[in-house]
Amino acid sequence: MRRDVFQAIADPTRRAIITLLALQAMTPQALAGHFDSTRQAISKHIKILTECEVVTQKQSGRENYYYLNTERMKDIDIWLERLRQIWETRFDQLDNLLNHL
Amino acid sequence: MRRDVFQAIADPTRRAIITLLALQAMTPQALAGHFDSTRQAISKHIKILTECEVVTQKQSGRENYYYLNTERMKDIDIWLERLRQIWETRFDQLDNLLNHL
DNA sequence: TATAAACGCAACTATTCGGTTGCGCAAACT
DNA sequence: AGTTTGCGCAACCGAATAGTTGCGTTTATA
Repeated sequence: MRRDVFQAIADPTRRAIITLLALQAMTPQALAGHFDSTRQAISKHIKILTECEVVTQKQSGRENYYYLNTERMKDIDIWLERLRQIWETRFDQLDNLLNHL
Repeated sequence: MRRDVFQAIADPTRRAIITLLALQAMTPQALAGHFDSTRQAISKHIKILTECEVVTQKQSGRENYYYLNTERMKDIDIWLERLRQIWETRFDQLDNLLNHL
């Protein structure tokens, strides 16, 4: 099963979880309180986010706190930036072509 | 069926298509040449990309050229920026808290 | 005019996804 | 000690995904 940041942010619920965790670390239960679905459903999303290394975990007694790893979010930035460069270079190439004519 | 940019970039093949189209507009056939899968499979991805408005279409005779709509890519930037602000504000709030002590 | 090329669309298939319910276990109250 | 709480894990289910093959249609070419 391939897991990456892009898959992590594909689901709207997962994006909401990421946003909540950006605000503060939370337990699955606390997170589930913000959604209509069950705790187990949220835990499944958390599992995916953990596999993508978007989220890290820290146990405290019987409670399990999840933290957002903002570092992983940079992967998206990197991809976007690379795409932007290709896109811009394309126009440069067109400029060069036009200058030659 | 919900369609947005985030779903568009979730699939690695689709990201590759986006990258290729960033370089230059192409036909489904030309795109398929860069992959192992069939033209129909690529066309399916293109259909999804079109529904997400990531790609626009222009027919020329019997050939169908697809163009990247970079505007849609900004939606990702916007989401990332909003997340980054929440993340940074969080530390500001922590600073405020510490200053109060 | 016959043939080949480029394409979209439909049907089918296996796998993954997002969700549910129902456990069992360990930590924390009472 | 007994009960409640928080959690992960497994089984199950319907829907969506990503891919295939097989058409029909339109446009170009011989």
